[in-house]
Amino acid sequence: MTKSFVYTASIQDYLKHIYLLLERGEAVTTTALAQRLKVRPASVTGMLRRLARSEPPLIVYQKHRGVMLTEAGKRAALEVIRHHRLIETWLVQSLGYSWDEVHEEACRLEHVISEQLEARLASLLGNPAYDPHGDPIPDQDLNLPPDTTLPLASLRPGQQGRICRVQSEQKELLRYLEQKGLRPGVSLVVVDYSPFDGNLTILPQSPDASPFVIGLAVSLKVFVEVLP
Amino acid sequence: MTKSFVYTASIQDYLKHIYLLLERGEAVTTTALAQRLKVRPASVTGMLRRLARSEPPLIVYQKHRGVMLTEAGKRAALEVIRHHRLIETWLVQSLGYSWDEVHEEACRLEHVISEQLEARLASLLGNPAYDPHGDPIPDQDLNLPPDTTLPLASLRPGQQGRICRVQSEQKELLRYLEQKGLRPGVSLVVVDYSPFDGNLTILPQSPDASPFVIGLAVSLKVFVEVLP
DNA sequence: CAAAAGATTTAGTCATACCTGAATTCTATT
DNA sequence: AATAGAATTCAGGTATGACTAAATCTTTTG
Ligand SMILES: [Mn+2]
Ligand SMILES: [Mn+2]
Ligand SMILES: [Mn+2]
Ligand SMILES: [Mn+2]
Repeated sequence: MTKSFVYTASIQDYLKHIYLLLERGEAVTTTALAQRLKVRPASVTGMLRRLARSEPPLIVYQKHRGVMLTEAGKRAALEVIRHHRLIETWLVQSLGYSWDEVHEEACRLEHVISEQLEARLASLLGNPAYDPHGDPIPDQDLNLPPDTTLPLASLRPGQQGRICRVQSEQKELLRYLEQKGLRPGVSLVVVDYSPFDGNLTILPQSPDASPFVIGLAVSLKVFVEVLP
Repeated sequence: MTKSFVYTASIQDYLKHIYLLLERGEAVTTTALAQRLKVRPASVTGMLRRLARSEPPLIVYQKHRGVMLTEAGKRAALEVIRHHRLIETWLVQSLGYSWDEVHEEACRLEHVISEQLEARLASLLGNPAYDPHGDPIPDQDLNLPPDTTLPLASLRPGQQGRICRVQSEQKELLRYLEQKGLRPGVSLVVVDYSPFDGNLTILPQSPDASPFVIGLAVSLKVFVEVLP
């Protein structure tokens, strides 16, 4: 079946980042990939050629135009992403890691766990649909739930939302949010909005919380479901 | 401190197998290593040179004579072995693997887990001293318990022993032993011995067990503590 | 003890899998 | 059509480690 893991860790990383860029609607440019992968653009071009020429092809690549994942490429990407997010979930739920500590560890382990371990891990954790950051975990067949979230930055005074996801691997940001009580599952109300700077004043819906202000740098990375 | 994991997976594997050969009192020959590592003898010689010249040196190597681990080499070997055995224990205790399924998985994971993960895993498992095969797990400081076991093959009729360890990665052998009820912790009595072929007739000390015969191929790989 | 057998090492290559800087070419913008 | 910026090509480099074949050493044996 899924003859997935003939791929090197490096190839898996390229595919993963291509997928993540596509998912966020960002342009999959050579430079964007180079930045994320911490290599030079020339290296990216080289790898894109190889991914496009591999058998089966993992991407469709038109020079200077852009990159799309083929079915095989998408599958391989989702495989790694499933591994990554399951591992993160495991580290938090079973081993007592905090959500800012799990990323690097998952980045190394994601390439070496077997499909059997993946399956057992998923079942041990109760087949979770989301990881500790609220990132959706592709299911066994690599399907993802529909995404109905919006950036917190798009809410306006009076609107209520429930935090679903924090899209960042920055340890400091994660620790800051943790400390402010802003984690997936928490509801909040927007009580004020400053135009020009985009600051939001928010009030988490917990007994002992008081309102505070967050800037765009934060509110663009926190994703919420709007509550009626 | 232990600046351990600058080493490649390949180096870790060489060191691990050198340690395991030394531990079993087997000669650490070029060919023995070549067999275990599934490479040609010339490749082993090449790597031995590198291990001996590395900074710090990981082995002491005299051409045509043999190999000893330096302190640094021994430490690195024990690190990997600790990882391997902790992972095996985890796979069996937390994930429901059987003891014949864990080896390959552990062989891949042992090279990529962090010291933090190692520590948390150990603590989750209650700092186990032995893995599912009865192999001792080096503790945090890489110390091993003294080994007081003998091969089952060395017992004679009338002697009682408790199985402590099965030194084999052969799936079939492990499954066979499992099915015969021979696993670490189980006590048995030797009821007969055939000279020349070395066959032993043994009786496990469990209510519904009956005596059966095992050959040297098996009894040399099962290690027991002799009971009074 | 000398020769043969067996084990090990040397020497020289090969392979894989990337990554890189510099020069070039393409695309988009004005 | 000029230009800036992005992307690509090119030629080369690095890092690891494996391999074959021939040479050399060690051990065994007649
Ligand atoms: Mn998988
Ligand atoms: Mn995550
Ligand atoms: Mn360790
Ligand atoms: Mn074991």
